[in-house]
Amino acid sequence: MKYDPKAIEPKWQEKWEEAGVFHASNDSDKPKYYTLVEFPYPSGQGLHVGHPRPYTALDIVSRKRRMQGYNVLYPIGWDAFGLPTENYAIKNHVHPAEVTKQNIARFKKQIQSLGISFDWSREINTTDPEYYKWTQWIFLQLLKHGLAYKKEMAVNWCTSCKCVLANEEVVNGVCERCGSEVVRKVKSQWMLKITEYAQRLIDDLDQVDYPERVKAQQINWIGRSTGAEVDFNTTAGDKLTIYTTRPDTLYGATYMVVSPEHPYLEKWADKLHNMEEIRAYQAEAARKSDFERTEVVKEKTGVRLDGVSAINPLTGKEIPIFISDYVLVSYGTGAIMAVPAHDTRDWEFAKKFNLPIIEVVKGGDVEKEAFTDCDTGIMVNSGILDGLSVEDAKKRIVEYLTEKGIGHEKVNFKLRDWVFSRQRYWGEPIPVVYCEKCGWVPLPEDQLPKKKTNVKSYEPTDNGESPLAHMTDWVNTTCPHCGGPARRETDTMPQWAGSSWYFLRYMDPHNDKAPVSKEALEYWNRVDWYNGGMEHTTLHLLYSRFWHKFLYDIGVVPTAEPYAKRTSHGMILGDNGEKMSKSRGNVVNPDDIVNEYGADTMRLYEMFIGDFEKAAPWNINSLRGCRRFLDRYWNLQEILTEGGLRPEMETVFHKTIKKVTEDIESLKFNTAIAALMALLNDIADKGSITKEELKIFTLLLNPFAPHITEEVWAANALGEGLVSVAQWPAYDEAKCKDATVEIVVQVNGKLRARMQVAADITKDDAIAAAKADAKIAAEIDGKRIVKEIYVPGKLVNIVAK
RNA sequence: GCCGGUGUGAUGGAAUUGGCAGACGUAGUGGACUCAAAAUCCACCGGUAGCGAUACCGUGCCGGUUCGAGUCCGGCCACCGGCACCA
Repeated sequence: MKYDPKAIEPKWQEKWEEAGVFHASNDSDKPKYYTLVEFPYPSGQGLHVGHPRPYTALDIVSRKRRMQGYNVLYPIGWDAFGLPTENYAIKNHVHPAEVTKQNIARFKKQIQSLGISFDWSREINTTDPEYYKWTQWIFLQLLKHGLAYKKEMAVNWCTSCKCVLANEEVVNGVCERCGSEVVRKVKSQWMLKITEYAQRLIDDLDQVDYPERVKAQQINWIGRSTGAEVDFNTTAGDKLTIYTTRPDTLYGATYMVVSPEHPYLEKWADKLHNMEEIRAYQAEAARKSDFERTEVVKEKTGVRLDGVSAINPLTGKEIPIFISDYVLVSYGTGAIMAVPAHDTRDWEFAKKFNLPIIEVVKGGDVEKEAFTDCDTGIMVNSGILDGLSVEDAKKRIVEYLTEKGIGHEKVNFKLRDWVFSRQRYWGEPIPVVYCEKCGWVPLPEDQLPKKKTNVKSYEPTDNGESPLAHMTDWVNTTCPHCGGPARRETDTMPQWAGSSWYFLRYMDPHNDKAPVSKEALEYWNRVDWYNGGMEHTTLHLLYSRFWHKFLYDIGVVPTAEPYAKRTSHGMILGDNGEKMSKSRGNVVNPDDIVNEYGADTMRLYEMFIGDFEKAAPWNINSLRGCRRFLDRYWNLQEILTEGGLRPEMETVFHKTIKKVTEDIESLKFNTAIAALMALLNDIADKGSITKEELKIFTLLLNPFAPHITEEVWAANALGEGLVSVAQWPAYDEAKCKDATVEIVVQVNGKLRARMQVAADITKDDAIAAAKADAKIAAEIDGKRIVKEIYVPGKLVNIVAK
């Protein structure tokens, strides 16, 4: 009989589901293990060949762990709120919920055809009111604890989505999702105080096992810096506070710069003689997008304030104040002291505006360029700091400023609070109402979920209001607090809301009393292994860590960190090495591969394609090679004989069990498969395989190719029940070693001979054997032996002169 | 500019962390089977020289440490990812 995946794969998928073998139990004596992959956004395009890579990888881990006796939770669901669905709904005049339903049905069928061992009884959907009720509940807790607030501010506005974006969603000045221009718009927005957790989001990375690149990216994004805040007196009679990381260079501050949005400009308006010019500059800056404003190559611009200047607190000298858009209102105090001698930007500005450049750290040529290297220099022209190293000067000056009450040490972060409002329909409604009398009032928890009304048009509006704003029946309500008239918040939450806690819901997906029960949390604790894309490092991964820490603080969850271990898969590229896309015409549809070669081949290939964490180009020939391997495995049934593990096969089997067992845990699926291929080659050379050997092979191959192995297991009565729940084979360390080994003999580090020796040969015997070799003897003849090295089981090296 | 990563045959990639460079797969070449092809099976498959055993060279480049370096150290180069007028 020929191997025909189409005939066997659906059959086993049904059997697994019928028997519920992949359903996790919340009440088990077995050790628990929680594996998680990022749940997909069910787009209209259907599954992409990129999706199965992480799904299969953690499926292999999950299947192996189950066979090793763990109670494994490996769930899946749908992150289904989002703009593409809404846009599709608008275009085709269907309700987004209907589109979502269809997309999920398709995704589910496709994923199930791959034989991933998800626990489908725990499937969740972020757009289900029974789910988002709890997303809204968490928002209310944030509100209650002062971590959600409404603020009028300049925000990122995507001109195409007609919607506000979080800082994390703006990439290179354009919308992360659609690539359209992002402009600044002043709007009243709900914000979440992620900044309150900035330090802990850095510190607690020590507690988790994440790839170095993920940690580095998050730390970078949070952007902690240590410096000082210093007060400068002004001629207007007030104090202008600045933030600097180089307080040591204070003597070199020859002017100051405030951002165009700095509030003092209004305060000083009647003292400033060139207010018209200043206002024109402000207007110009406001008009610019973030992208334009932050272009590095751009020449510095600015306007000097005519009428107000500042006093350098150390030199007592009067120095001018400028406004310039190279100073950002959102960082530090929105004002800086400029030290042109030791800051590149200040230097450029000073050169352009002809301002004095005073060297305070020796070591460079400040007339040619700013000297910014702070490791090596010695302080000069700096009064009390003269002669100190930069490091010492920093300490000394902070002490001095603190003593005098004109400054103090200060830590700053680049991280901004999370802009949480979206002017769209297809998202969780923000559960608050606005009452003229009481202000913003949260909905009582028993009124959740606040479902959305069906609107006639989901079209977003140019004036920046949510489509819901037109639904007066829905919007007009009464205040839960005073009973007076009130309006509902019409903005919805961003897509990242539902995914910020979904991993908790899997532990207890049908609970209608709480997001997740205490008992379930106590049992599952946290995710043991979470795999997801690098693109979520400063989005979903950071947001969900923030929410989790908040839930920890209010006693909802038992751990400060949601994920014990994080790994990241590489992208699957087109066969031309470029990213797969419709426009490039290099898209591979997983359905076609499953149809033509089978799910097991698809799975095996995606794991064999290369280093799991790196991008890899699709190659159809390599996929055929994986199919060939499965065919050859299938054909082992033709040379099957009765019997146990033959003595001459013992070592290679034990070695392979060890290799596969270890490689799965360290994400080295490609070499685990290579080991199985090598073992198959060995068996083929022998010309026969015993039942026990086929059993071990089948167990090892099962996590990678679950369908074919079930079929072979059943057809040859290799064991009881399903192989998917059989016991993982054990290896004996002692049996992983060959009795004789080949060692190489080097003379002066160059390979000169090979020899077969007993594995436990002594150093002296090995060296004697090496010298007995005719070739070696000739090599060292007449030379003085300087040194003899023996590396057990590997080599002998004779150093001779 | 800052942070992180990568560089190995024609090709995807291995190399137990300092010990046989190129496992396994693909492509290619030769052969078997076949009327023929596909499929399958067998052999070869880094470069140079040689009929050959063999010798020399070879892991981006230059240098160092070491009996021994793809692996460690110093200095470069190239590419990829992230951040970026963050004071």
